[in-house]
Amino acid sequence: MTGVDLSENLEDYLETILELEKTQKVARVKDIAEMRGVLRGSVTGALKSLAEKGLINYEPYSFITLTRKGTAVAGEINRRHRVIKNFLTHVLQLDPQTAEDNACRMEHAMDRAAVDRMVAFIDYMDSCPRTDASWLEGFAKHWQGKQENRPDCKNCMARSAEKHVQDKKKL
Amino acid sequence: MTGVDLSENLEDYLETILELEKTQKVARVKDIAEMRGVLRGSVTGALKSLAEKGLINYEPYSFITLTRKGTAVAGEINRRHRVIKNFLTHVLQLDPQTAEDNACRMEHAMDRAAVDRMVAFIDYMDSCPRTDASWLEGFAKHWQGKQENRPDCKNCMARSAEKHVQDKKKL
DNA sequence: TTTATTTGTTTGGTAAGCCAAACTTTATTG
DNA sequence: CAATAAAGTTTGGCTTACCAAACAAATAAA
Repeated sequence: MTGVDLSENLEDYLETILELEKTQKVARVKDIAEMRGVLRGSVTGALKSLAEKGLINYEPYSFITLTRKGTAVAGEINRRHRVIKNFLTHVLQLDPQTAEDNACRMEHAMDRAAVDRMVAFIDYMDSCPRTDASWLEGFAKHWQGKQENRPDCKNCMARSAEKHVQDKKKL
Repeated sequence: MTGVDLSENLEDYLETILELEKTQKVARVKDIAEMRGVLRGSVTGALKSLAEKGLINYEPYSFITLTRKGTAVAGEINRRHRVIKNFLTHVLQLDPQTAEDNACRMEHAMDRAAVDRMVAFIDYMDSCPRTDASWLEGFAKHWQGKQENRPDCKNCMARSAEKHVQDKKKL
């Protein structure tokens, strides 16, 4: 889509720079190094690669900003990250740290088609009364091993259906 | 868990060897090279690493088999792959090729906690009549952009609830 | 059983990433 | 405005992976 193919590493650098731009206006080598857990020397090398690919504005000893293209690519990566983390925390109900760790790796593994479908899935869940909050609570009990013995599925569904009807009236 | 940490590459080699063992009884360098899309020389290097880590039985010019430990690790990787591919095809409804491609990368990105939770999620979906076949059909329509205008949610859910009750009687 | 062919290994070279440490530039502060 | 500190860069060396091509061993064919 964006027509750039980056190693996982450079994707991470780009994402880091985007974050720093958002919080500090500009990215500095020292901060990038700290956030990525590498030494400053390693950052310089990465910056040269990103600059060559036209993704950042980089002059030695100066601060770093994303180019228009770099912003687009970083935004795309960031979107993948957010979608995946959202799925992991709200659907799979993983704790925030586990979700974050997995999202950081999965964002490099999932392509656009997969992420887009994930978005559609979350969207569908949100729109369908079958998969409402009570269904998610049921899933929580399920993975916690606290599921009910003889669930009254008919009533359970009727309640959600009724609630849905009521909620629609309120709009 | 298995107490081994491997690069993505070595994980892939191990998985390939497991597959060859299953289909051909033993793995040969040539086949590994073909399946992984690398030259034979590259395989020899990888095999030495795996042998050093005690994951394969390897003597130069001889065939390759997994050790007990190697079988365990390869099985774990393979399980991740199957779970993820199953999710991508049956839940997200991605086409087989896209699902396979994404699973091949995601299997290195997701840890045990995430995969286990994914298993629980699929399991929950299977057990709950809300997320039955008709719900999945609804999702198909949703991502295909063919969703209904004014869905009759109450009836839709009542139908699934009733079907569930009937299905239970048959057992 | 010799000779070919296939299969497997070795060697030398490249590229991405990292670190450690020397060095240079910029910023701070006395 | 110096002197010091902090930030950034460079260099050399290491690791993992790959390829290409020369080489060795094993298998198949003549």
